[in-house]
Amino acid sequence: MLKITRKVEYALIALRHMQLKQPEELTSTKEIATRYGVPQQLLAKTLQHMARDGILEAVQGSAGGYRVATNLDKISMKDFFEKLEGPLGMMDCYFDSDCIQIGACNIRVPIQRINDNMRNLFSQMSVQEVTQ
Amino acid sequence: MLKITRKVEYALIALRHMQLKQPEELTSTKEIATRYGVPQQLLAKTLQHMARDGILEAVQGSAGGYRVATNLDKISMKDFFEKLEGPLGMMDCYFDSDCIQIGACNIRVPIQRINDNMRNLFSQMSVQEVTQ
DNA sequence: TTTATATACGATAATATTAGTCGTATTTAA
DNA sequence: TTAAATACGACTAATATTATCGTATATAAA
Repeated sequence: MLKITRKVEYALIALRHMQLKQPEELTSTKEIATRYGVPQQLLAKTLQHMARDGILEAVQGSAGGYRVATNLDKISMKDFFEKLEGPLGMMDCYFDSDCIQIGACNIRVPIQRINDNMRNLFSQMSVQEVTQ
Repeated sequence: MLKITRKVEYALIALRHMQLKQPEELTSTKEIATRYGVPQQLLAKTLQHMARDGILEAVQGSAGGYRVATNLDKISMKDFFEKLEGPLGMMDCYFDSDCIQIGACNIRVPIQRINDNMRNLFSQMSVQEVTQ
């Protein structure tokens, strides 16, 4: 429980790797995949995802690759997680409320509180702090 | 990602339910299962688990059931999670280090930091705070 | 002493989620 | 024209979670 996914893991590995270079320098999927022993196809999807989200800039073509497209100090880990994985909550009932017993449930509010604490924690932590 | 399990969810429901009664009063698995629409067998295991861990006291036999066995103010959510689900970490590499590329990994330390923050958050939160 | 109703718990099945792969299209430097 | 890169939907595999089954044991009450 309370685990991050490979997608997030690979995304962080990639960002940290890129931050060791000059800002304009490009990094290919293959470079990261071989360097860190990560499945290339899955990493590719993750980088594409980040490019769509504006975190990375993609340069197509033969000598292409990715580079960081934004100030990572401005992106919270919460937003980062949510861009990659969708809404961040410890229980599903806060998004899709098809829970049958929602009326009888006695821990909705308490869990909501824990949840707020966790979201708060990740809201105050920037991606930069993690990948620098 | 970052979800709690049903086991934990059911455990919290049960504890909160018991705390609405007098401390010595017993609660059966069935009572909770029907009241909150929760699978009885799975709940049973969870309550048994909590009894083994000293969180609940079990009374066997026909008129048996469970009651809270300890001061929930003294148990942190971190310990509670770990009793029910094992070590709490956002990545597995902090427990079983069979990760091949552990040398090449560039995010071990950063993730460790996030992890510490999360463990810290749940260390400072008591079960009582959540279930009261 | 029998019955009904509890807890105890290992084994297994069902389901959902996550992780990874495949195939194909497009882009662009050389 | 070729090689190497991104783009991306569809599919499969692996893993983890959730739920059920079967059986044993305990005990209050009829």
